[in-house]
Amino acid sequence: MSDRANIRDVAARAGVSVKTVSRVLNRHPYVRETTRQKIDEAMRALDFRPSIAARILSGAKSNQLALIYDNHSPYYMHQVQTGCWQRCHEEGIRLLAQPVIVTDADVGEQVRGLIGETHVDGVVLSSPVTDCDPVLRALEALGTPFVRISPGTNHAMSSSVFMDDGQAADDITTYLINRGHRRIAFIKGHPDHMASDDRLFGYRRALDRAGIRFEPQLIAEGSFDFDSGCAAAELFLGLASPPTAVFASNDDMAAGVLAVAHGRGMDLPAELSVVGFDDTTLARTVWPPLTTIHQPMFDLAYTATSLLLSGEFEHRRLDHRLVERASVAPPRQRQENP
Amino acid sequence: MSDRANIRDVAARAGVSVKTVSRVLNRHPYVRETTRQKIDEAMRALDFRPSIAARILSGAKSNQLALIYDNHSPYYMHQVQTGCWQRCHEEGIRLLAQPVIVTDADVGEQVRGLIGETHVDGVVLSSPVTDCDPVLRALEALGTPFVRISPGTNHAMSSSVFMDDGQAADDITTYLINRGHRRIAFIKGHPDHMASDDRLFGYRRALDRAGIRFEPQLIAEGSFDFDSGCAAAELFLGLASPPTAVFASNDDMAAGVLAVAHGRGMDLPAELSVVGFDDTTLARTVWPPLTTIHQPMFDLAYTATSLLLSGEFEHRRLDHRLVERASVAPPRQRQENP
DNA sequence: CGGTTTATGTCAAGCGTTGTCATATGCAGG
DNA sequence: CCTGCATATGACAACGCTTGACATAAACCG
Repeated sequence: MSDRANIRDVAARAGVSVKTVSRVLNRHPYVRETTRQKIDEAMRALDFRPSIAARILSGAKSNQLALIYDNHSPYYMHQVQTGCWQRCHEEGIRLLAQPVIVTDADVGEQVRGLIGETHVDGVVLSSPVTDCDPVLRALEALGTPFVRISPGTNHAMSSSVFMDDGQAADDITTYLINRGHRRIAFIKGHPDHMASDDRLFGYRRALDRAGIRFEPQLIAEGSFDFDSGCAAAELFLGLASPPTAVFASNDDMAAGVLAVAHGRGMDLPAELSVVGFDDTTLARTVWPPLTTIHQPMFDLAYTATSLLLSGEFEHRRLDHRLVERASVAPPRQRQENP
Repeated sequence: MSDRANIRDVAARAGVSVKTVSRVLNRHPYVRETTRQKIDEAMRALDFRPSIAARILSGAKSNQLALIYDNHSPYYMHQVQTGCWQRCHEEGIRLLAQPVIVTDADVGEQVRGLIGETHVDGVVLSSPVTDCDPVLRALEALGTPFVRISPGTNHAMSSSVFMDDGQAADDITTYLINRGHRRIAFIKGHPDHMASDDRLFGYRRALDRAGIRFEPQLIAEGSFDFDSGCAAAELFLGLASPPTAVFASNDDMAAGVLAVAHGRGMDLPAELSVVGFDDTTLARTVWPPLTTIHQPMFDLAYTATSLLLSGEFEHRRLDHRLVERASVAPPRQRQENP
């Protein structure tokens, strides 16, 4: 194949100077419409692609953004990736999706490497990287603009997009209470995620408001995955007086609860109500389909990317929504022990 | 914020020429050990990162690979991404994950853009992009090396990594037959995926071998998603004489079947056996957990990346595995209609 | 008609790296 | 001791684009 066309070829073909081509490439004002068209045409005819490399090198913006994440739930990450990607696509910007492990000793190092090598113009951080100190420090030191999705700390540090996890947890707990439940168990999220605490807080607040005593034995540790949901369920269902409802702080763990309950031959949701959090595809996929909190992950990511692109400093809250499906029923009258 | 150190700074600090620094960067032989150490030290002291952009521009390899995919199942894509990423990480290579839509009129265009702008050294294609003509043509025209994961056609075109979809489908169908099933329904996969045909073929071959007549009404169209699984299930369960088992050609659709059956209050797996394909996390998450074919998606991706890196031309088959869980039981004796 | 705004061009420098070619040293074989 | 080869290092141009400083020309305004 013939070599790639460069900006000079385009200029020659359009009968203008290189400088003018550069002007249209960079959307300068002061280019006549007819000229712009001639150049566009030449670019198309030659299948010209400005080399990002050359651009970066000459000090211009790279037109690349990075999304840094630590993938736990595939569904969550898929949504977040798609949201960022969508926004970038609209803008003709390339997105580098970069997985990291927040607990790695050299996360900071990796991020420095990413920025130093690729010269991205900005970075989107998704939880829990949002609260990963080494990463934050690296970004600050490099002076790279970044936006965070649902950060838990250091809010002054960057723009962010978030939802009200506490309120959402309160909402769904209240929903359970309104359906008649009083013994509501809670499965905590992964301690690395700041949102985990907020959700616990919302749960407790709803209980308080309803005058229901908080029982520590109805709280279980979790780590946002299926297995930890199963473990918690075993715990709860083994209790002398088990809960009538379980609020798992994400859908994966809720699915675990469902599985364990099914395994014990329980009639769901009659014998046990279960709610989740996130509204991933999983929520529709399990049986009974989960009543859960819809977290607008796509929108969160999309909006974060917009914010990054605009350069404005802002904290934007997005609304959550309680999605009713079929995993909640009124508590069955307690059977007295035989 | 001091500016980034460049190769000249390193050279100055180490008291050598720029070229020598470049040599150690590229692991050339012919650099004295003591010199290498001096330079390493200088690089560390200055926190030096070679700019990919400059490298590309000067005509060297970019040390970047692209993964092009059309995401249907989030879980599938997560595995594939992780597999590629893992291999790249080991090699210190950057991976650009690029979603596309195979049915877009300008996929070819997008791929040309990707290559032209980023100068990636090679590309991994995951199904169904593996059989997307415009993409294939673009890659050939550009002379970019690529490797495909489970391609359906044009095998001579590139190296590839795959599993035997036909045999796997045969295996799991046979498994059902051995458990006593004779009326086994099949839900087809998305027509864009070549593997869909192979799976249907394997199903039919197993039936044939067992001397079971193929019944067209036990075949339903599907598109690899939950909803199409539901639709197919409705169809099957509405039949005058419904199947005793359903083989869905992926787990998402199998989950759909499960949901519909649950919705009808059926006792699973006693009244209906269901098997899937892929062994995504979903398979463990639903109830009853799915007996399915484990498709080694991570390994497929990892191996594909290795092949791309090595530059060898090869077609490598990876083994599948039948994973027994709890979604299959012997068929219940047919109840006579009342 | 003079002054401004708009539109385009020329030229040179620079971005950070690698390839080519040249040079210098060390060492073995004759 | 000289030749030849392997080893080790350097000088310099080139990659494709942007940018800034200037220059010039046409179009517009009052």
